[in-house]
Amino acid sequence: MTELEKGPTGRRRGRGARERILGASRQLFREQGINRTGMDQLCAEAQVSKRTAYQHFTGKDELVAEYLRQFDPAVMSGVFDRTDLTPRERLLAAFDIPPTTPLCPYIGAAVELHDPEHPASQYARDYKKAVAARLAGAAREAGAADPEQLGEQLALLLDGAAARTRVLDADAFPTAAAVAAVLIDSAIRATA
Amino acid sequence: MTELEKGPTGRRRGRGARERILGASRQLFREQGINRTGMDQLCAEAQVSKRTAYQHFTGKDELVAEYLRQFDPAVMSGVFDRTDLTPRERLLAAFDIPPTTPLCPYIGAAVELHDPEHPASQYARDYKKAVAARLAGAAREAGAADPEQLGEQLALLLDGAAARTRVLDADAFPTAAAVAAVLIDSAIRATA
DNA sequence: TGTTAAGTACACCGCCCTGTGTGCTTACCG
DNA sequence: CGGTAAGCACACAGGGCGGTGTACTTAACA
Repeated sequence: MTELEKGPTGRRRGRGARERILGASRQLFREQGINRTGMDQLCAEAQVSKRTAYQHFTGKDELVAEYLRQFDPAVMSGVFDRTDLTPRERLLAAFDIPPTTPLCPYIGAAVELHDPEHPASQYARDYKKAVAARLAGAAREAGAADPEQLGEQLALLLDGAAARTRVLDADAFPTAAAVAAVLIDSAIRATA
Repeated sequence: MTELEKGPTGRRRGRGARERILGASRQLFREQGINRTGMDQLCAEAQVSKRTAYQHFTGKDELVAEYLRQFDPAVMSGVFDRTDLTPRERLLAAFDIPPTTPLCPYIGAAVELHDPEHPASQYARDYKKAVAARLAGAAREAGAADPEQLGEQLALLLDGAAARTRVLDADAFPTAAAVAAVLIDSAIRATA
């Protein structure tokens, strides 16, 4: 057992524990939730010793916070930079997420942790505000009458779709997109 | 300690344990969440012995399910029966919930339990569908073009406001109500 | 070659959780 | 009065949890 598998760099498989831990977090926190995933199971899945995990993260709380920070869904990363779309299409593209995408871990973390002071809860707030701000920016480009308001409204639709999909186990994003279309057209029409 | 306080019926305070348990559930599950509320604490708060609790409910799971069944927010109970309002006002009244109201325990339970097969999760689904159906019914009375669609859309707005309020710790229901007004007017205008 | 950083293996601690077992007390009701 | 249903007090089992201590191994690097 001395000869372990080696990675592309020729280094021992053990190296890069932090990334494996975060990878296992993404998988297990999504599949089982945060509270129902123990550190033992998480470390086993990541093929990392528990000791190592607690040298990279001071505790589970910090790991959860970092897990949220790492998570960057398509909403924030690519959608708003697509110049091939009109501003209106860009706003609607935020609702066009593949069904396999894990459902809003920010809401999940805030509900599961149930502590507004928890670092992960604070980051969840920051993230939600950032999304609303981005939507407002795109709304401004699209020529909306009140971009801030429209951004907040669209953000609420995204959260509603996420929550409803989670509870009902049925994709609610098409419904949200339909509402978004009505809102956007209404807001743009108001300026014309 | 033999002379315990007596209730209005003259019966011993010990009687009616089930109601006290459910009352404590409503309080503690809301304040601390389900997973973070232990049966020990819950029984202490309800002034009920643990043994009694487990004679009324086979386990915490059943208690959680019953807690959800008991919870009947204003959305379902009174709003739709108010004949003093126009159908349109009735639809909007669903969004006019007092800020002190505990925030959608159904979403909370579904997220916290993280098990679609859990009795409470199943009831949460049923409840969400029932709300959408009621909204659709009111939408029909209001003369909406597609009542089912409008009902689903309004239900999504309610869930979005609940989720967003929980994460951001800021009342999102006014925003949802504003969107609802646009949707309703748009749906009614389509029929005229 | 020797040092050091990174990781491993594994036992272990204390805590809290759900759930039970046992024996006792009280109130109601025929 | 006596029986019975409801409840109480309390200890305890069994397990999972987050987190730590200790001693060892490996790979990179100077």
